[in-house]
Amino acid sequence: MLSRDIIRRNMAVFPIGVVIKLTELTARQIRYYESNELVSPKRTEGNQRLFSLNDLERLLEIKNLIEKGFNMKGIKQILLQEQNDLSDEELKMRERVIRGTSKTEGPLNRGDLSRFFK
DNA sequence: CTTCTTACA
DNA sequence: TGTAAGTA
Repeated sequence: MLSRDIIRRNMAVFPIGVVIKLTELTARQIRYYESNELVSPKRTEGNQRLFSLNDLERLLEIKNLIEKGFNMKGIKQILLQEQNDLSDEELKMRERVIRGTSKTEGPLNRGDLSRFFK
């Protein structure tokens, strides 16, 4: 409701060093997740990463999912689903899975099911 | 000193 | 994932 809050949550101001301490993730992991488009921190003129509060929460979410055994592809799908609020897509996908009726997408390969099973 | 990219174990 | 190397 208050656009000011949205602005604050989205303004990138934390350097990776702060993110490392707040999330308990290593720089390697954070950069790796970024390479897989799980997070998109802004950059300074000197190419330094700057994370927002939303990025922080996103990374914590990713951390939990990793601990639950999900891979990059699975996490990406889960994150996308949270954004689009598509709580219905999963039901359709489940049916498609139990009954190989994937006429539109073709065969599912390893990873596509990673968000249903861990 | 902190961060970045690339590459190798 | 960890880490070494060479920068910015």
